[in-house]
Amino acid sequence: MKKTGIDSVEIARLAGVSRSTVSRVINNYSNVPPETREKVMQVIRQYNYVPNASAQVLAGKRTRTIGLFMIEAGHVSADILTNLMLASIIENASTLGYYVLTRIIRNTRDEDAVRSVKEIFYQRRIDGGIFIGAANREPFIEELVAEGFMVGIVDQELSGNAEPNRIVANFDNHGGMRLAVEYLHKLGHRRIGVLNGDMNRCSGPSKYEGFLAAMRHYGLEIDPQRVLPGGFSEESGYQSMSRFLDEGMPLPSAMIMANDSVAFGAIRALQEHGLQVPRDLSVIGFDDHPLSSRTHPALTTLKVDFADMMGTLTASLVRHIEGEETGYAPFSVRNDLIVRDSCRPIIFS
Amino acid sequence: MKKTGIDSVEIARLAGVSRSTVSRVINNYSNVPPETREKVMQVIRQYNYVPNASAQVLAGKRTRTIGLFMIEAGHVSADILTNLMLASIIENASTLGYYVLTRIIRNTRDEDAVRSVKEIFYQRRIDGGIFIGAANREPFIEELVAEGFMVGIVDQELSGNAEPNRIVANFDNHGGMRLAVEYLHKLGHRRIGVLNGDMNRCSGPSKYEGFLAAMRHYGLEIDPQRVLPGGFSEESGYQSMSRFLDEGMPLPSAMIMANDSVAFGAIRALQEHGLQVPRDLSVIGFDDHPLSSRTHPALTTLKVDFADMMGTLTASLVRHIEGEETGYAPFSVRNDLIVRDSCRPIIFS
DNA sequence: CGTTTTTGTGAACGCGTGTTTATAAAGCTA
DNA sequence: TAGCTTTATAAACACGCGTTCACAAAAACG
Repeated sequence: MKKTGIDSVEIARLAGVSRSTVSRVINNYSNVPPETREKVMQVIRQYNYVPNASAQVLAGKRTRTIGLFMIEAGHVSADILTNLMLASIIENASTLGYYVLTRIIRNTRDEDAVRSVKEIFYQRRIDGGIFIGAANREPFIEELVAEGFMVGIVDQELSGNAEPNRIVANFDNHGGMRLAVEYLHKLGHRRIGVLNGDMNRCSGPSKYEGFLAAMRHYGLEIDPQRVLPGGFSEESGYQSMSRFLDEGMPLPSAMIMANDSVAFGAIRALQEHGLQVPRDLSVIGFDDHPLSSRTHPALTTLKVDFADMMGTLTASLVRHIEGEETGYAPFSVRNDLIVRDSCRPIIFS
Repeated sequence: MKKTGIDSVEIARLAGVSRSTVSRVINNYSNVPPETREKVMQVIRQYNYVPNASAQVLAGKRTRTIGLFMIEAGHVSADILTNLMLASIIENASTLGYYVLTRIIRNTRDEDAVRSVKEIFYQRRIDGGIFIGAANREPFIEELVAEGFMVGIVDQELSGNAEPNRIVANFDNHGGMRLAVEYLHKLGHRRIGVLNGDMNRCSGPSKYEGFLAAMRHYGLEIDPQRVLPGGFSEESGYQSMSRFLDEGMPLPSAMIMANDSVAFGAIRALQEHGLQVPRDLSVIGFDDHPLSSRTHPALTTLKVDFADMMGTLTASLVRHIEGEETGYAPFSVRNDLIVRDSCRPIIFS
């Protein structure tokens, strides 16, 4: 690796001014006359001079870098949705003049991995961080928040009052469930079940509660036998549905899945048991996974605009870092019902 | 954002030694007696001290950060393979104690975007960078290499002699094409076509040449009518195949696609024309896209181990950065034929 | 023209850490 | 014990840049 390039003292010498003046030119100070500025800019352009980032940061500037931490037990890498979010964060940050340091944490019980993430903050490599896939109140994240680091988190339980340094972006799971149940109800479904997500992640309980509330709202009976445990992965959907079918439980007429991946898994299990969607079971997913429009049957789902969500979160984080925003009210993103082919109407006879 | 935390002078004071000694302890110098070392470590642990990265870098250390630049005209974000590579790079770098700064470049003709990428190097935010999806001899990358920055590039044409600071990882397209043609030939196919990739990317011409060589090797006729232009996206595969079919060209018995995405698109076009794979056309793809095992028909393809490839590239880049490796011989990764359901044997009558 | 205000700029300090150099203390040799 | 080598540590400098401060020159004012 080549040695460090030209520096500001050299630029100053070449332009016949002091280093202070060079700095003033670069940082757009007002008290430098146009001709001097131009003279300096000339030299800067000529020598392709770019200030050393480390030196700038050390001298009191921000790093203009945010950390992006993708937490998962396994297949974040293969998860298209996570990558959609990643791309959105990177591009939005870039637009705002920020850099993104990305890290994958396979397992939050891996102490080395967690320490390594904390060190990124303590080393001041970043001005703030975004966490995706974190469990509710992940201790090490709470520690970082308490230490005063600026953090954005997706999908976190709220404590009622806003907490400093903690920006949370949530899904409107209640609204989504309401739409799902409303739609199924309108189609004539009465025996509606749910395949829950990971109860350690905020959206798990949140979706379940939303489901209960929506069912009550439409005066529908909530049969515990139609409430399946699960996770947020395709595999968990497959497992859970397989077990359910193996036990010979009576099938509801419709079922709402924790998300689309879960729905894919569940549908695969159904097919392996000779059951068809939506003939034998109507299915609604969550997220609008890119594949949902291309599966057979195409999946009816509650779409989330992940790119928009991450754009908003990134922008908010940056504003907080730059001191332009001071509030910490959480925000949540709408679910939109996308009707495809995985639900059928019930004909009363 | 909170102010900077405790620093080494404070640690020195608390441990009753000089700052130099603290530094020696941290950097594992040998000339510090065990008791002094322990005393200092005690204080460091107690106050959770972590050295400031910017200061370390400024004082001559490496940034321990590599840049990851994903170049694409459009949908990198949705491209599962790119994300597979990304994950592999991040995790391998992390294992080696390196951080990854990620950036997406939608369009290399966007001068601002390109300048912004170059600045990341000139600002010394990174010790080196990896480029994915770059065209052959992308000028701004060549400039960076010429400037002495350490760069890893995927899929680049070789100049014969190794070039300093330029580590290239290639696909064994010739070997892959050989396997594909061999397999089709064994199945009895004689009229074999190819749907080419983007000719600006190294793999485009490379695959085409590999195809020609393999066909010649098996003594098969190369009919220009069976050579379709294309790109590396599903959309381009769809377009190219649609146009081909619309023109009423006679179908070969088998066709090799630039990659699996292209194959998906081409198959979709075939289906829309009432044609079935492999009944009416046998198809082989490249890459072994995660979806290839799940489509109908499941796609026969030439698998590339992207995770391994990126792991090797990342490790090599890091070794070069740390001066442990000095050679610049390119390496390429094998293709493995994965037989699935998209090719059928030809029965001679 | 003397005085005050404004404008322009360089010197100096600080950011936090690595490393070299000098020095003091301790250990060793004869 | 005198003289020399080794060991331990602190002081000092360097890294590259932002920013404050002081000061000089120029402009405005009376």
